[in-house]
Amino acid sequence: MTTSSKDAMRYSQLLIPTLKEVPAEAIVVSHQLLFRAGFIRKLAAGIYNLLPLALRTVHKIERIIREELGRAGAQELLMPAVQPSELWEESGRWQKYGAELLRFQDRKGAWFCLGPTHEEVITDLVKREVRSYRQLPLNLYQIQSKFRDEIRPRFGLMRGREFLMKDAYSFDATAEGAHKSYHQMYNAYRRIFERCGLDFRAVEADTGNIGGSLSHEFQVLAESGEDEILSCDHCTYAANVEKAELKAREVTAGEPTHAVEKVSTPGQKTIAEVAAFLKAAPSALAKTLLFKADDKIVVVVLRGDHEVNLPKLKALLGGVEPVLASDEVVSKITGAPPGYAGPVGLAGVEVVADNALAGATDLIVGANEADTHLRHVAVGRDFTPSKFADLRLARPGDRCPRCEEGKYVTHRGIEVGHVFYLGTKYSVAMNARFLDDKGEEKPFEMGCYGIGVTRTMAAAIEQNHDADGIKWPIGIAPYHAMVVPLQMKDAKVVETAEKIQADLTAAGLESVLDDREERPGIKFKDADLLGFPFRIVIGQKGLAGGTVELKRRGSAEVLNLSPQDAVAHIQKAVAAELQKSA
RNA sequence: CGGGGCGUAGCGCAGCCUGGUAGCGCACUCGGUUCGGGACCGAGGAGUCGGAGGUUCAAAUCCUCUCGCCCCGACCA
Repeated sequence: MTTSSKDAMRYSQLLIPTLKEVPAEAIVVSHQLLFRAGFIRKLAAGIYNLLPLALRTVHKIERIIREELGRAGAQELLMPAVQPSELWEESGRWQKYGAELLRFQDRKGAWFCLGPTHEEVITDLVKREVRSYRQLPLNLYQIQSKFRDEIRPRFGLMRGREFLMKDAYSFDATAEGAHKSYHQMYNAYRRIFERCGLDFRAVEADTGNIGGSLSHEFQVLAESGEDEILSCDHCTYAANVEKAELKAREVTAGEPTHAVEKVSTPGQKTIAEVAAFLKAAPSALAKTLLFKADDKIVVVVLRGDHEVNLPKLKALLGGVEPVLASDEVVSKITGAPPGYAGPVGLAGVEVVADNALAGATDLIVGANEADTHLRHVAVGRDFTPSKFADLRLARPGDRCPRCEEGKYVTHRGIEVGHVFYLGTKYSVAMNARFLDDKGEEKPFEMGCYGIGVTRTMAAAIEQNHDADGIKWPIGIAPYHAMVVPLQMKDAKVVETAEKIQADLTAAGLESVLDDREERPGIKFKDADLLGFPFRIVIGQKGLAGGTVELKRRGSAEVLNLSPQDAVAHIQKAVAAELQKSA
């Protein structure tokens, strides 16, 4: 623990512009509190100044990252924020990346971009400098500003355009080696977020556009999270809803008992309308959705009460992005207005069905005819999908796919980290090869690993706050303690406060002494708002009895202790926290 | 990009409909009284009313264009 003078400051000298009122634009608590507590100020949409307190927290998160990645064998380097277009043309992403890539020209007219990520640069570097399997494995990372010209920056630091990110890239000679690197990083990530004091889940994730076959997201649990995650209440399986698998149930295929029958359903288009009109449960209906995938039309049939999961469908289609077909296309294919599509009698298009429909009988489906549905439809008799697959969105209460007893429960999460096993996708595309032990040229096996540093700070607040302000976890608090002398005109009070701060510093603890000539109420309010883990109040009353007050932020309990005991108490608590990383 | 909303003092807002002196609260400065959970009294400083053009004797207010910001949808750390 360093004990530079910066770790013992006087409030009056620090730039901590706290605010009583919240700017209208701040919607989420982390944004509101970072703003009110004087941690950040906006410069432009999605672009923020990090004030001194915020930077201290950022430094603490960075330090934890550096220690844990170092322990995992990764090396830090620093790549440029400005990248030449040539590299992006080589990977094909100069065209593909879209408007999120901020491009500009230098004085000679050459094109550059502000790096939103660094796969190109790192792959280029490694392909030039690494030629032999003897130099592998290699894991390189940096902590650096990224710029993504987001369509819609929002929520302060949660989704900015410029943000601090730790990005790491692993290079291995074999797939097994790459999996080992992946798991090392996975474990390092667990330790990092534990040391940050966050309640998080590592969940299986969709690999999205980055590609690859293995991926986990690290999600900080918080009500305001943008992601929904499902976890088993019995075993350890957890996944982003986009990814959450479902067990294919064995079906006891009952024999169809009725012949298909047409029913008139004038004006009844939605599942809810048809179900109500025919006095049937939504689960007795099947919904038929038409998607365009490239130039092909794919028909997806699901149980009426289920929702389609697009990433699952995309995976089934071999990575082609499915887009819901337009009303015109639906009418053309089904011969009926939208709302009456059904799988029976559809010709010339591929029909896929969700596992839940395997062996289903007595379904109500659209008749491909205006104002008409069919009932008593049996899968296999009246229509036969080319495939059954897991295509629906999992819900809380659904059976866990990994164990017998468990059910899904739902949480909201903020994605603060993501690890990907990439395989050879980028190395093949960018022709990055090495010589293996048989003298054969092979593409690198790669992985990439990100942590949103500034987002982690915001997520910590989303998870740790109350009506009064922030409640920093000890590991990433800007300072450990606020020392609050109540009567600045009382020499004994001030002396005691100064002595306490000196003792804190000597004990390796970081503190701010609130030396402002303010009324106690203001000092208390600001201390709560800033959210340092401990507050020591020195007042005339307590001092008469030789005690000061120690309060843990967020706890109602106030301990009356001697100054020495108060310092010792904090030292013990902080040491216990640090123990977690040992 | 589609849909909705907002730009008036550092922050939160009123004024706009019905054109005519730019206002309130917080914050800030000075003086005084207060002093253990965002005190009170008095006196001050601070605003191109987002920008440009137009209508008018006169525009924060009406019209046109433009820029910026925020919220809801498809991306991502």
